[in-house]
Amino acid sequence: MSAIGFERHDHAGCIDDAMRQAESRCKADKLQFTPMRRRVFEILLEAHRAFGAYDILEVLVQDGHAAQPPTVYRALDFLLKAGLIHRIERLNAYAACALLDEHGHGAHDHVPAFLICRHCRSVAEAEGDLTISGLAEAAAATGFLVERQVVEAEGLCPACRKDPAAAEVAA
Amino acid sequence: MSAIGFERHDHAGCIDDAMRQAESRCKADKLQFTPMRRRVFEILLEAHRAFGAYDILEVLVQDGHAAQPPTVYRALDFLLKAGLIHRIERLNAYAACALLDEHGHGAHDHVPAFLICRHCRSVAEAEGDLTISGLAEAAAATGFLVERQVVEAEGLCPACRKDPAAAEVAA
DNA sequence: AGAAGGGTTGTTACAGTATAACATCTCATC
DNA sequence: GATGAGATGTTATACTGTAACAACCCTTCT
Ligand SMILES: [Zn+2]
Ligand SMILES: [Zn+2]
Ligand SMILES: [Zn+2]
Ligand SMILES: [Zn+2]
Repeated sequence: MSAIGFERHDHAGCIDDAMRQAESRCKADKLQFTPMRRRVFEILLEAHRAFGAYDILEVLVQDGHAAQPPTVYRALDFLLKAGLIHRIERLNAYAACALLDEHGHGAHDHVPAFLICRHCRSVAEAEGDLTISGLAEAAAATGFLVERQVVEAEGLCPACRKDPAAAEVAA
Repeated sequence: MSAIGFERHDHAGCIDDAMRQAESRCKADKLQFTPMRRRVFEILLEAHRAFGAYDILEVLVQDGHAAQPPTVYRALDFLLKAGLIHRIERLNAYAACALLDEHGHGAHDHVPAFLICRHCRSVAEAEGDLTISGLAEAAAATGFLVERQVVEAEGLCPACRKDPAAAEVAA
């Protein structure tokens, strides 16, 4: 499972690649890749691990930008919807999608499977339609020790699907 | 996949069964199933959906118990460790394990896969070693509309496993 | 009986995560 | 130049979770 990687790589290069991917995606979808959104994405790419919203805020402040929480959360919402980053529920944190290179435009919707180090918060993103035990095995093969797994699907239950009141933004 | 169920059932009966299961497990493991822990578990069984810690607190207060947050979180920690409930990361909430009947004592450690309604917060727990797409298909077969999926494995990365002191090396 | 110790609960205060609501700005269009 | 949509600024607050210490309840040992 080569898609699971904690190994070293050309980090400057991967940042450039991802940034170009992001630009071309936003351009194609007519989304505004503004300086703030670009900078937040860049921070996540540089971090190369899970970063909390307030971690990002801290970097922005170090940049000399007097940012407030809503600014960060808005940028994160944009990047999430654009498929450029993922939210790591377990950590209340965010990480850049590691599979931007692998997919062309339009592949916003893959289901990410993460291996999360609880110590250093590094994050590896696995690709492919694995089973639960398959993910654990693939992880073990790379030397990652799985201690806890979470599988959650969110949506509308049969009852709420019929109820119009629930259909607010239902896909 | 019969284990995915939003269908009706004998709810009073399922509560009794689960409570008996919990008692026998705690007894076998020499864990103290105290009145507070019992009541919190009961609240989750009665709710039969995801309940936040503060939702539980509210019920306790209605009971006439002047409880504070730590009391609830302690009871939840106990029940989580005992394998009687699960945490729903996506909702910052908790739900009683729906598979207590299915497993004998010692099966605390199954990986739960949840279908979570974002509208009514009802929760169905699927059993078995499904693939990501398999879960979505099984859900669709029951009339559940999946909008978003999360797969996360938490543990220790190869680096931290060997040298827990090296926290920031993962770049 | 009295002392010691582990586990549970009570209580206060606070840390960390996220959003509501409204003001302002910018830029394209009319 | 007025209008309107989208983005950001700003203030305040809601929601989720924990640290730290005190009190209590048992069981065990002296
Ligand atoms: Zn990189
Ligand atoms: Zn690590
Ligand atoms: Zn039930
Ligand atoms: Zn529902």
